[in-house]
Amino acid sequence: MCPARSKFPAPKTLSRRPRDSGDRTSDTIDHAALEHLLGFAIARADVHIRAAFQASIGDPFQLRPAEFSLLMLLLTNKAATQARLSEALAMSAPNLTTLVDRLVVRGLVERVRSEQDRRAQQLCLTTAGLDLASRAHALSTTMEDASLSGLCPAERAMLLELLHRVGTPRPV
Amino acid sequence: MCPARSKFPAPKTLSRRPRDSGDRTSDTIDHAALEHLLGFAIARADVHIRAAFQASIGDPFQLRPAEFSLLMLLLTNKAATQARLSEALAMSAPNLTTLVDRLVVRGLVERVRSEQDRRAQQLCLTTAGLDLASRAHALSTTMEDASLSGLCPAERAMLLELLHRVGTPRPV
DNA sequence: TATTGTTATACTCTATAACTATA
DNA sequence: TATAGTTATAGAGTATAACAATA
Repeated sequence: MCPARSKFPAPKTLSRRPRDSGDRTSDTIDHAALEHLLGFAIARADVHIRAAFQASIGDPFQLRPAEFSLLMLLLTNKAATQARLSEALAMSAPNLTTLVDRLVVRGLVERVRSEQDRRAQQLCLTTAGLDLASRAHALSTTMEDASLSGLCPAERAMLLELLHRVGTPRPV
Repeated sequence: MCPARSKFPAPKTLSRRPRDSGDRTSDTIDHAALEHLLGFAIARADVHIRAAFQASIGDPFQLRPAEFSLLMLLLTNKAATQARLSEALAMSAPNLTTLVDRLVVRGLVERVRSEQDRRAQQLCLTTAGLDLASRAHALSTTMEDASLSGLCPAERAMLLELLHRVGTPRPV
């Protein structure tokens, strides 16, 4: 829910017809030359996952994906520093600054100068921020259920595990 | 490799420490409140997959992800219409227009008015476009190997299959 | 010198309204 | 009246340089 993303256009629906000649001018598009790519599969799945987030959290709480991710990290990482959050969110420091600015204006987050290092800004959830983050987190546990309805619990766990291994190369 | 994407910031690396109290001000960020989300797992994996694309195809061929995806679709869908490509790429018609403009300027693609429907523009690869698309496709078959080195062939196939099922809800 | 955070800016991707020409 | 494509424009996400304050 959090790293900086790119833009791989993906189809909403796929034609899964058996392979034919290849030279066609039909009414459906054949994705043969893309289906072997994980990037393509990710892009397609992402369309649905994003829509689920938008409906369950984005619209109701007026939270962007990165804003939601930051609040989630603050739930378990009190007074985390912007530098470390920037790394954890794979977001540049300047872009994190403007994101935090928005949350501060809304009264959800506060910046506190670190005692140990006067350069660092520690981020803390306000009472309102903690309340909103808690409610958003509760909703997040089920928001993807519709998108994952085609998968049994074991498959769902397997998918998360496999993606995690792609996300962390060289598990050693 | 093709649908319009969003922006879920994702961490480059994950801390996987055993759960502790939760209230910490340590040197690593705990992602506990995000790890259950497919959107988060996708965002993380996507960082690596995008980097692989950029290195293997994006930089060498000066192709953006959406441009690459369009060329791949034209390999197996000759004279496809912009309307159908727009749908297949999950890209709005205006945005597809500017994308096609760039490829036309580079001499990779040509627009041909449909005989049956004078409103429609059919896209065709030029000789140069076919050559470039063919070489890009050849490279695409291995570009994700490094990112997927932690998965055996069966796991890789499983990952693609599971993602496909998320990408196409209600397989009936 | 190096690091933390900020400001400013530019570039890309995405989304929408308004228009044309065809159907 | 509806569809295919275009133009124009605005928004959101991302990336980088330059700077101040602190280490």
